[in-house]
Amino acid sequence: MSRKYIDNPNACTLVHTMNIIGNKWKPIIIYLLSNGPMRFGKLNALVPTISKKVLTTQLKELENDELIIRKSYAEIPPRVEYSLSEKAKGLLPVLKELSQWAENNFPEIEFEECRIVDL
Amino acid sequence: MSRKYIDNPNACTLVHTMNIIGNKWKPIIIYLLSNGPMRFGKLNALVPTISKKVLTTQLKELENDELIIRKSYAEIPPRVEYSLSEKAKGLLPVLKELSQWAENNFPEIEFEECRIVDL
DNA sequence: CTGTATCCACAAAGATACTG
DNA sequence: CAGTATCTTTGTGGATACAG
Repeated sequence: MSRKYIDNPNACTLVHTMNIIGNKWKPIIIYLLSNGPMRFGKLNALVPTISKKVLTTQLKELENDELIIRKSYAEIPPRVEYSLSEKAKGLLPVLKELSQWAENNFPEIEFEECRIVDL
Repeated sequence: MSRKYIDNPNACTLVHTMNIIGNKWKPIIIYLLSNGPMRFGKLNALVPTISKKVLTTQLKELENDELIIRKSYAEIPPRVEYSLSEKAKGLLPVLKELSQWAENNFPEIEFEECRIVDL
C-alpha cells in the first residue's frame, strides 16, 4: 500500500495503521507470531498459499515498522526466528476485537475454509 | 483485496475484516461518515486525491458488505446520501483504538500532512 | 534452511471525457 | 450532481530458479 495521508488527523492515524497491517498477509503473520517466536520455514508452512518471496517482503516491512524482531542465528543450516515487538503486542487486543466484530457481524462466513492446524 | 482464508479460525475472521476495511480508502470513508450522512460530492471533496471512479467502487463495495447505506433522492439535480449502518457503527470504537494505537506507537508520523477541514 | 533474482499476471488505482 | 466508460499506469502477488 502506498502511504498517503488525507484531510483528517484521526483518519490519518487510521490510514497509517492500515498501511502497516491492512493487507493480505500481515495480520496473519502477527497472529501466528502471537504464540511465540517462529522460524521462517514454519511461517511459510502455516500460510500455505504464500510464496517465499512475498513472505520475505512482508516480514521485512513488518520489521521496518518495528512490529516484529528478526533474530538470526549463525548456524549451518541457517536459523532465523521472528517474534513480536512490544509495539505489536499492544496491537493484539485490538486485532482480537476486530476479529470478534467480524464474527458477530458476518456469521455467514464459511469458516470451514479455515483449516485448523497445530502451531 | 482478493478474499482468501488460511489456516486459523481466529486469523480467518481477521482476514475477513481486513478484506472489508483494510484498504487504502475505506477506513477514511467510514471515518468521515461517522459524523453523519454525507453526499457523494462532499466525500469526493474531502478525500481530494481519490477519483470519482475509485470512490464509486469503494462505496459500492462497502454497501455490498452492508457497512454503509445508500439513499438516493429522486431530484434534479440528483442527490445521494451515504450513511453508516449499525454494523459499521459497531466498528467505530475499534477503529478508534487502532487510531489510538498508531498515535501512541508512531509519534513520528508527520501529521502536518493531514490538513484539517470542516466537515 | 533462509532467503534473492527474474520474470510474469492480474487487479487496483488514476486520468480524462462523457451522460442522465 | 452523481455517476460511467475507457484507457493507461502502478503495485502486489505468484512461479520458478538459484545462492550462501
